[in-house]
Amino acid sequence: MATQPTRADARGNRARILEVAEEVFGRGGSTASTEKVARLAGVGIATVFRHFPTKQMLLEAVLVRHFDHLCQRAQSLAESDDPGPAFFDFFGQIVADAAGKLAIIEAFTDAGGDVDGKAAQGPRDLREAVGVLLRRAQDAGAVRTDIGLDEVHALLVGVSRAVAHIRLDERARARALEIIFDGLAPR
Amino acid sequence: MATQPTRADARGNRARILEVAEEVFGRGGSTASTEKVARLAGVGIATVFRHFPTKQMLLEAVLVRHFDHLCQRAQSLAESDDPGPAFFDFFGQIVADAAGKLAIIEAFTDAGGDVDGKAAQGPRDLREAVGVLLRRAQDAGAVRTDIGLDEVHALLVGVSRAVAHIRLDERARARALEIIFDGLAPR
DNA sequence: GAATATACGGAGTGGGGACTTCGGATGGCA
DNA sequence: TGCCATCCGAAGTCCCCACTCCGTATATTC
Repeated sequence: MATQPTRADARGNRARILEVAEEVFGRGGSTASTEKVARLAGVGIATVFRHFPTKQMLLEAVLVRHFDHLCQRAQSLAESDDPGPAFFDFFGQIVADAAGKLAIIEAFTDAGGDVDGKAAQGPRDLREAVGVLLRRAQDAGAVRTDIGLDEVHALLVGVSRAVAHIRLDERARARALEIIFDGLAPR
Repeated sequence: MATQPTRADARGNRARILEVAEEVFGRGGSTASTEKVARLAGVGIATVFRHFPTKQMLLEAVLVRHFDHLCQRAQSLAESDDPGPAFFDFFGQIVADAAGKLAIIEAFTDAGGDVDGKAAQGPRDLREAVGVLLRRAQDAGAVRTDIGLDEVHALLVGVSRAVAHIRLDERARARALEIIFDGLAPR
């Protein structure tokens, strides 16, 4: 299923479907219909199901793609010279990203849940990358040392969910983040 | 629709349906089927629809009930002599409640959204009650004064959602709360 | 303990959405 | 340019679920 098709048009369609799916499921949650994805991608329903035999597999592929992006960002930030800002930047970026991406966050939330699926690899990798960011920030004295990855993960998911669901203006979001950042600072 | 039926058995069924619905929708989200509610309540599907002509109305009724409970709790805490602990207690209680109550949190999240429905009154009342708790806690010097109801609301929703979705052990949840509480403390 | 309004449940009905089928188009290659 | 494997899309099929119909049961009232 995940193998790249040989013909150019098929490759193009696959890519377009993935792109549109991220948009559609991001806006409407995982209950958005596959047909809508097909229509917006400009292909027939059958084409979607040929590339991704199941709606769940399509969702999985979207998530893998998304987590890849996040991981890359985290890894490049992990090489920063300023571990403190790097950590908080990433935190803020994830939260900013979250707005309107319901389904993706939903899946992110399930990180610890379905540990067996291939989709779970993304969250695990991301978790690890965040762990590196966190450890470096703690070593640099920018984050309190009595907390672990679990707590940070919970906060990350929580704020993301909140932002994705509430009509929150820029200022209020920044304030909420500030509160959490203050809570994360060393005692 | 919301009028109490005249016959005793009907009243009983109505109450049982509401109770079961809170449980079912809390566990399975708002996509759980009405038929399941009927089965677990020990009534026919038609009976559910007689009392609540629409699935949405049933959900609405469940939410109104739930928010009533939360409001009462908040209001009784608002009369406490210790405004600081009262505020943080309520915060913790809501979060503890959240585990497994997906649909209710979903609706809570929409507080600012559908301002017109009757169901929106619950969130508004709750918001107001939380506002009182917050103000009193701030006056007592237990909560920093540079934040408002919006930020608290965002945090409340966020943590609740996170707890409801992540498999989070008791300790990690307490830690995440601790971080937020620290962030809420005066500078 | 009958009469009657009220309430009940099971068997539909209709629509929507995931997934399949199959005849037709088309990119890749000689 | 022509062949053919690959890929495509429109029109289904099937199932699930919200919601309705109607004959039956029972709480209430006298």
